[in-house]
Amino acid sequence: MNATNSILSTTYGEHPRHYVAVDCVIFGYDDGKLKLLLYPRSFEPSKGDWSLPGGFVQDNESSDQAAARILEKTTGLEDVFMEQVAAFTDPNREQTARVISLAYYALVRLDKFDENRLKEHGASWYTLTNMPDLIFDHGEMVEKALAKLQYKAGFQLVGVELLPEMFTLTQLRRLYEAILQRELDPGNFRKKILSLGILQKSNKKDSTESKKGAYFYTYHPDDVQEKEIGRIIKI
Amino acid sequence: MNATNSILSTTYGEHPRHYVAVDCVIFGYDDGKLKLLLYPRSFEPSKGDWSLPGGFVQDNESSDQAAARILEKTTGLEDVFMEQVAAFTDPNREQTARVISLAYYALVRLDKFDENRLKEHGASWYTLTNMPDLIFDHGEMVEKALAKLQYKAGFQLVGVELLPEMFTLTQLRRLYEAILQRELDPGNFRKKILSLGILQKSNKKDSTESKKGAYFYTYHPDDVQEKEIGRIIKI
DNA sequence: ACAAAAGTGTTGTATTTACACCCATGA
DNA sequence: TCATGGGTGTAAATACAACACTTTTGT
Repeated sequence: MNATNSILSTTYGEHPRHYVAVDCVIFGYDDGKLKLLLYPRSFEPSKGDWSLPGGFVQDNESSDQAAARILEKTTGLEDVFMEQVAAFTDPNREQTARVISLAYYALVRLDKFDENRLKEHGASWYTLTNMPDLIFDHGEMVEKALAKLQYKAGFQLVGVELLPEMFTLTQLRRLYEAILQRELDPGNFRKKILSLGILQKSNKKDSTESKKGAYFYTYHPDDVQEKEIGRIIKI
Repeated sequence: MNATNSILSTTYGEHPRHYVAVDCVIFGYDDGKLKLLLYPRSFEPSKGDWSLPGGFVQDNESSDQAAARILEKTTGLEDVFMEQVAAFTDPNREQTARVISLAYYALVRLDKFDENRLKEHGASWYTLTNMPDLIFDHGEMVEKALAKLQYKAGFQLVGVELLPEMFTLTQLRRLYEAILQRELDPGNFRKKILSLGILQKSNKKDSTESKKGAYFYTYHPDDVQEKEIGRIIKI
């Protein structure tokens, strides 16, 4: 048995090993806009340029765990929804070393933030439409992450992580508008969402956004129903 | 500047490096069925068990290039449609070493095959519905690859790679049925596909599948139209 | 002549979209 | 009282699904 008579390599030692990084596209939501958490790179090359927070996958952890660790380290938040986007593997994507990077995205609430922790590193939030150029292929990571989020939003009630526990249908619609980057008809959105039968209406009202006041809803997904609701928004 | 005051790691040397593999879900199409190319693993552990063809990402290549190289090596085919599926990173996914694997899928025509090359390695084609258990997490890779292919098929005329240059609408429908794993109404499918205006009708007929004969069509995608055609099949 | 696939037409239903309109209330 | 978002209703347009029916031709 040797490597030459096998499609699958038979020994590991003869193959190169690579640094494997995780870069996180952290989406936050505030004031009707989807925002992105960016850090200034703290060392050369490209020092000072904006980048996604990232880190390296260690020996004893999966990339999912690495992503969660990095998110915790950068934002202080735990148990946050995260999803893998894609692997970025161009051998020259970073100048100084060959690093394979796995992009992840996360959805977090802006108001849960330890502002000091962010300032410590000079991090700041940018709206998607008003974003600086990012280092390496981080811009492409953001694009793919958003595409994945939009796709998911078409089939699942996604992004409730970005709203308070109780939210109005208008708030939910504005979030969907921010994610899908297009306007949605208020009446039609309301009917569509309610027809899914997955929101629980409360008897409290939000009076901050309108004179009349809007009922708050909550969302407690059944594991069962999660997959059964079909398409939410035409994609 | 050191690693402790930076979110982004500042030096690479202190971080572990990992073997990065590519595993290929190779879809072929024959006799109305979607098939999968599998290889018997040639060494311990799990020797003889079925697995996806794979190999390691080298220093000077991207994972896309590695996937193409592995496909060429296993099937002899070049310039084949391939797409990344996901990274599989559980530290214990392989018993003998920590290997991070990037799954890819490819669409190939069965009749373009060098049968001898396959037999050399004991490879064989399995229908999706009649597939042996695969080693490690390769079964999960197949599932995700199929899901991605089905999604893509809903929005793009996909899998034309699996048909001859000229094909009838019935052949195309059977391919879609194999990909989506459900029956499609012949009349409705025909109308839907033709309404997209992306197929070129030839004046030749296929007489092998029916007495009446069916016109052959070809597909030469415009780069422009590719993204504009909207949904093909409800997903 | 008839079986079987190719191809067309029709009809009912579901979904999407646009938009009119009433409601409640703080300023 | 009036401007504003909350919430309901309706009607047209589109898309989907089911299925009848007609065409063609090798056997």
